[in-house]
Amino acid sequence: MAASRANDKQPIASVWTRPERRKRDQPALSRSQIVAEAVRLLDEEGIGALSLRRLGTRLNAGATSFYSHVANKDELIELVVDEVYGEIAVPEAGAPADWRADAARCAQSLRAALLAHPWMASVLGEVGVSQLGPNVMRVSAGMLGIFQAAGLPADEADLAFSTLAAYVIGMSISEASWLTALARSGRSEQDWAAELWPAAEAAAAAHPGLRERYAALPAKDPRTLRDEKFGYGLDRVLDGLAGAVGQRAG
Amino acid sequence: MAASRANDKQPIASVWTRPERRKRDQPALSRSQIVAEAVRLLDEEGIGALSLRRLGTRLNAGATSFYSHVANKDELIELVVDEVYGEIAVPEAGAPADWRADAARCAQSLRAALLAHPWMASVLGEVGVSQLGPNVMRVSAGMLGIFQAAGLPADEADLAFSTLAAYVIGMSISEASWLTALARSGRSEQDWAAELWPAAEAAAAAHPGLRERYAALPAKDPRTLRDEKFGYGLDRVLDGLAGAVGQRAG
DNA sequence: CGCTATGCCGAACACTGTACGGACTCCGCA
DNA sequence: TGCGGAGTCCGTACAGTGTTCGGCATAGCG
Repeated sequence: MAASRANDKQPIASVWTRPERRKRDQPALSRSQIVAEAVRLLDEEGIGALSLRRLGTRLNAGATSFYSHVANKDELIELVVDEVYGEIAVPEAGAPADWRADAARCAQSLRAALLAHPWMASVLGEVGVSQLGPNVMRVSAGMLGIFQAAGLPADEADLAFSTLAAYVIGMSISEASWLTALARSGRSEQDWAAELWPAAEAAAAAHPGLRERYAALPAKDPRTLRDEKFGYGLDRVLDGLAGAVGQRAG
Repeated sequence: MAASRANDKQPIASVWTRPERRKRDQPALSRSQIVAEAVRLLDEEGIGALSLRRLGTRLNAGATSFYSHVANKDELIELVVDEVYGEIAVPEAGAPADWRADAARCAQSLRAALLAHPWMASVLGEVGVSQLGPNVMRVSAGMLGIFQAAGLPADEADLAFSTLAAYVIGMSISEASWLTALARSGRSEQDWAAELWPAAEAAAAAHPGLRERYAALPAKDPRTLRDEKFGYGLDRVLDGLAGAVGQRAG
């Protein structure tokens, strides 16, 4: 029986030619290792390149080896999102008066994380509030704490936190999707903006107000332009929240 | 040769049994028809169900028939996004003093469009600022006009508009992804929130501030809760922008 | 030593987007 | 009237996807 299975095609398929099937040279696969490599792959090649097979070969593993560690590709993505949230810094326990500075620092940190991993923009819309990972919790609790420390009651602190988070996420998503489109084009930020310009002008032809908007594009360094735009909106949002805080604190 | 091709399986495939291959009973395919049907499919079955083959059968067309009308699936999606932006109402030419009411109406209209088509959340992160469709332009120009009419100079009006849009998009994306998760679960909004509750509480265990947040979940009607949350943030953002407008207008 | 649990993987399945080439219809021009 | 080209539609094919299943080999435990 064993002899009969010594079969045809393979030249010499004996025990000795077998690659010994590494015992534990790599610590096999672990959830955190998988997630870390997935983030690396996403950073390097974007969301379209994340397939289980590609991820498998990078970890020299098979494509179906992940299903022992993770239920789904979707579940893997949830883990990856939480991993990125791990990069966000929140103040330990905010001093009551510094709430505005704390909130601004938090917002900047959140934006930085999203821009460092622009593929997050494609993913945030799919994973919902069902996000219950530890880092998402930590960031939420931290930002909530800022507004509670500022003197808002619990329910209003939640509203304030959601407002700030919505602004940061909304702005960062549009920045991030710009950055990925940019990366796909291979051009520099200036070149790409310049190349887009005629199309944009044509599209804006019917709306004179928009003309100036696109005309202003190539003027300054786009990077600092984006930073200033984010900062302006952040200040306005915090202005608005300051009104609410002042109302409660007198 | 022709005789040899009169083949096996078909009972009688002769010229006379042929269904005459409709000439132009349907106006064939048109770009707007394709886009409309794609929106319908997305509304009914969500982003995961949009495949060219499925869309094809709904229009009784082949899967590859779209490539005469549209370069890509991505291009189709750009068209679909612009179609949804077509539902958004913007004020014609705002009266100078009503800027706040106009902006609020605009924001509500944008939110309504995104919530009516929750799959937009999954898509907004992928299509970037390269969105140059006529309806996106119309909405942008309209919202920009509101702030110009309010007295802001062109560049600051752009900043203000971007701030408001970022808030609305960010908040609506998180609402929409909640709604799609909800729809996938099949349960009602209350049931689903109640079912999620123990997991949320467990995840929030380490953060006492979050406990109250989730504890408040099943209290009121989730729908009006969402509406109020959006309204609160919108008021705060407009408060902040009002400060800027007041500064310029004296 | 043997047994069972566990992680890993090859093969297979259903399905995706898209390139290609052929067939058909229509329109303008000779 | 006939013809040729342009435009549309689609069957086929290909590479690649997520996921299931069944068979492994190993690890840890008795």
